[in-house]
Amino acid sequence: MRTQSSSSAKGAAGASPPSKAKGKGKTTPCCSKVGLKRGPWTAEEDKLLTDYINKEGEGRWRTLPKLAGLLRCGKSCRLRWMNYLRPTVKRGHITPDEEDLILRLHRLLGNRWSLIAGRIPGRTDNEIKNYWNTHLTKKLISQGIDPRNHKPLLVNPTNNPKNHTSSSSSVPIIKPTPIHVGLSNKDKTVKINSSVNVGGTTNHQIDQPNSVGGTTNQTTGNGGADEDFNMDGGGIISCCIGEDNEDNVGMDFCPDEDVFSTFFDSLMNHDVFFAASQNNQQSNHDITPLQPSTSEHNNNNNNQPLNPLEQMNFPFSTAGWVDGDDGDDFLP
DNA sequence: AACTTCATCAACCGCGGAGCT
DNA sequence: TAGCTCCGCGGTTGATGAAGT
Repeated sequence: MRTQSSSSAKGAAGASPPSKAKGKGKTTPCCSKVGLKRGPWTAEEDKLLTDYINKEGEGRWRTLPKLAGLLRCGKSCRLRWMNYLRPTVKRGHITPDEEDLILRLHRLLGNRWSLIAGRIPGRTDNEIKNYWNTHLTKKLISQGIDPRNHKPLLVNPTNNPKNHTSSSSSVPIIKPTPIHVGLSNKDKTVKINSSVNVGGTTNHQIDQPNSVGGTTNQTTGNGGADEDFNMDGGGIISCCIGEDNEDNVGMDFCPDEDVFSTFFDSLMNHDVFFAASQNNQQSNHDITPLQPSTSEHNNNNNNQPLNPLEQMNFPFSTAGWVDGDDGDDFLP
């Protein structure tokens, strides 16, 4: 795709003095060295990289290029491997089921592409991000839905796909999800910035993100975004979702439980969704009213529930803290 | 046929988190 | 504790091919 000439045009930094990353004064030497190749990868480079990783394994990206005989920076090698060369990468069109799942996960997680990709086998964050930006945003907009918060678009004649960039849209910029997830392959951290009372009869206490909250940590063994979360929030997660069903609809929030994985898994199952929402509607009068699903597959059923977090009175959505219409919803 | 516009997606960039010293 | 380094993420760019005029 990208030619050498274009790369040099944009990538003048490659020939510039070592750049300083803003804010932290950090150097990024791997990307600033003169003489490193940029632009599209050749078959020879792909083979060198693949052979090396097959032999030595992933990681140590900084030193990998030199050891593999590549004139690339480690970042570039990692990206090429992760997005293209990995044997688990699935090529081809996004299936309707995958699209549906992307929509659901995006509504839940916002632009957490790596997390979304981690729930869709074989798909990379880059691929999903591209698909979202090129297909799904337009699709949602055509349906009158704001792709950033999955809510109905404001009636505005200037709303069109071209205007839906972060810089030009008339719709306020919304930073998605207060679920602050900092991830590395060594440690996965989830910060639930809220005192959450899920599914119970009492109202949850919502703190503004960054103000207070529980920090939970758990190390996982895998390197993907398919995280296990330790909800040891020191009482942050203070009760259980729904009734104590045995069909996994009622998920207890307990320490060491893979809560988010369960949520994500439940995204795959409409019946579970609906059962959970019905369950909660009976037990919790404060629940946010149902909204139509944005999914193409759910267009025929406007009573299709939202994601389980919303349906279970979990006070966050992709747009921010949402606990109803009492005016204290947090929209950054 | 030539030109313009649009759509796609691989690749790059900057930044922040986390580990190490 | 502070600074450095590495890694990974999300946002963005721009070359390329397709579609339209």
